[in-house]
Amino acid sequence: MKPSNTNMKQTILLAATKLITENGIKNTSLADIAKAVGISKGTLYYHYASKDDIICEIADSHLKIITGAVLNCVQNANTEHPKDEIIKSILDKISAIEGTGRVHMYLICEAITANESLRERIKIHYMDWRTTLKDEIKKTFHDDDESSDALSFLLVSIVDGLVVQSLLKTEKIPFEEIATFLINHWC
Amino acid sequence: MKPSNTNMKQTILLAATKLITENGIKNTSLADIAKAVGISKGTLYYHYASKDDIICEIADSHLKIITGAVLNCVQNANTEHPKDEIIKSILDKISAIEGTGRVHMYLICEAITANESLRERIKIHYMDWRTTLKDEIKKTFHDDDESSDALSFLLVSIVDGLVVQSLLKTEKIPFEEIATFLINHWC
Amino acid sequence: MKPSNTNMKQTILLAATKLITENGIKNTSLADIAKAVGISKGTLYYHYASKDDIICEIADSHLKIITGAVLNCVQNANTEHPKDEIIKSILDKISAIEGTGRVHMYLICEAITANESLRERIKIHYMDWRTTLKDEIKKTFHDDDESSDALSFLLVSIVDGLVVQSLLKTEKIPFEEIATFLINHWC
Amino acid sequence: MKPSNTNMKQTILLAATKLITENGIKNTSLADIAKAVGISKGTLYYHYASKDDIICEIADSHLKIITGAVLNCVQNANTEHPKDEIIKSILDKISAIEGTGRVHMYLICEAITANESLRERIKIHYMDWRTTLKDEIKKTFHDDDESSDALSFLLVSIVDGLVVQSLLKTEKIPFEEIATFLINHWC
DNA sequence: CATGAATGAGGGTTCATTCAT
DNA sequence: CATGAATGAACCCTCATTCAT
Repeated sequence: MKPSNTNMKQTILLAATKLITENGIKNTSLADIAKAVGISKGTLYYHYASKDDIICEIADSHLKIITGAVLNCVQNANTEHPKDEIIKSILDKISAIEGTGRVHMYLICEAITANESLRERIKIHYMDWRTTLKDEIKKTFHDDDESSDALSFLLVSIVDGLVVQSLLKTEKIPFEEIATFLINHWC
Repeated sequence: MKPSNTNMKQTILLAATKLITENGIKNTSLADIAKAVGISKGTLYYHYASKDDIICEIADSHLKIITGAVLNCVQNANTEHPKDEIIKSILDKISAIEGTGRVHMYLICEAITANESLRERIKIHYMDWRTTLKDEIKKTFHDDDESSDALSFLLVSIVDGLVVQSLLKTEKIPFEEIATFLINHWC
Repeated sequence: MKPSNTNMKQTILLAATKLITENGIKNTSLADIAKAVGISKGTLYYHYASKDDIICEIADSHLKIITGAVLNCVQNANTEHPKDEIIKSILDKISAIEGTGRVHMYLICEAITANESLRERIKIHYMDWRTTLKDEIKKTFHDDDESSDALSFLLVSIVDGLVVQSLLKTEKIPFEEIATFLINHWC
Repeated sequence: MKPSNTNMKQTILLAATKLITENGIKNTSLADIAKAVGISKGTLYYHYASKDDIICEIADSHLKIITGAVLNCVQNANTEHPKDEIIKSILDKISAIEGTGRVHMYLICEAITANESLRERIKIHYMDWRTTLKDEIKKTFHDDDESSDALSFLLVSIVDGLVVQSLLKTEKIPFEEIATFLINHWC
């Protein structure tokens, strides 16, 4: 049985994500993707209207995942030391993202550089992500509005910033110490 | 005296930086740069061996500048409330970087994606930058080694992360509140 | 009774004519036509063997219509001043054809360029058209054979030529003055 | 000695004109032109910015030629029977244009269909052509303004219309009789 | 009857790079 | 030193056509 239409779209998306993760957006051609899937370029265009279309779907999928992950972290932290856990699990995530982090950076660069509609989409997800975080912080820790706001911006920034450093492989990032430091000062 | 070799190289570098800041690396062609400088592509190749060569020099120049700026921030903070000042002046920098921030992101993306030797160079600068920060923190605030380390990673991350958000123009970043929050919790 | 085969062919033809009128032959894809009709490309191929096939049928239909129109003009002119009326009604037609004129030009270009069998078909209709015109001229005005011949060629040319100018929208065509001029010199 | 830059542009233009005359605009690819000249597609783009650019230059060149030709006809007719001569020489031109006529039709179709700036250019040349004709008619034959206007429109139309018929090769066009007819009725 | 899926050849265009002059 | 000219590979995209279901 051949893969259904939906399956084919999924297959293409997976292959595209993999290639882009490895080589970046500009260094991944539609020919590469088609070859990886084992179809012709024409077929690619049957399923997606353009390269931008593919990138947008990757962005959607990627940003939904990280929004979900963050939300998950925060919501599962209803124990005695919730902040500890949040910080630890976020840092755990970062230290394990290699692949996801790369796509993340590529999408951001693409959004900044070239693709108006992609920027719109990423923007929305980003705001969604941060707002979710802020609301949960406020609800869980009874912080005032301004503090929650500041903290949410900081957490998002720290994630992005650590992703950058981890991708550059500058040096081994001391996630343990960072976690300890954050817990000591924020909890 | 004719405009020296060095001058021409500088002129090219400035024009290239400007164009890349505006349009990104992949969207800036050597033809664009040559036209902006008012020379031919051939002449460009006389001064620089390749596009990558130009990008590497831009990266060098850019990273030297920001390393210097950060060092400056930290060293001039020998007053009564040094941490306050550091944090404030770093955030001031971020909120005003527009152009610098863009090149920064483009260079990082390029380094991650394609350019092995660029990655090496950026790596070195990043480590330099962070180590400087850490040493100053340790010296100035008498923090222990692990804390200084963690804090330096965090500060660098926050800078990069806020740059990302500011470039995406997701929402107005509340630099004031963020500064207050950081000062309250770290000082 | 289900919509008959003939009906579907008609529907397709109408949609295709509309699209080609608006965008030209090369700029109208079979996908466009299929979408306009609300069927799949596969179905299109069930009804017509090829794109050329569709174009030929459009040409047939279009040329039948204008031949009929011209014939009508000439035959209804059995009054006191027949030539006046013919000229006026032909120019009226031209000044109102916008759409028809476009298809006309597109078909002619296509015929000249690429489509051997289309050229044959258009050729036949053109000869039919001109001969009809000539015979009517001869019969109605008792002109000699050579004059009728020349005049029929001229009339056909003037139609095509004015269509060209009207489509190029070069300037407002003074149909009134042209009619007057023709009437003064030919009647 | 290699052909100079100007020569190369001319060479390209000639080859392009030839191919387009034979096969039409849409059926002439840049690859075809490059191959005909014996250069790479890249080189083509070194000399011309786009396919449209090439077409526009062909249009310029073509329309300048026919405007000049018509002007020439009219101006050289300062003898006893000027109208006779004008009509005869115009018809002579038409009966001999085969190649020129094809480009003419292709350019017009292209202008109508697709190319805004090409349409502008052709428009201007067309108006130039007709106005020139009108002025000469008025000056030479002392016709009133409205008549000159009408006649100029008619002459241009007849040219375009006869070109169409001659390209369709419908039947042998009786240029002699047409000339006679026109002379009898207009002179 | 009708379709969704696939194709492959070809389209125009871009660009880093080379090199004779 | 400087350049204009040339290149060729790669890029994204279009589309008439085919065919199993």
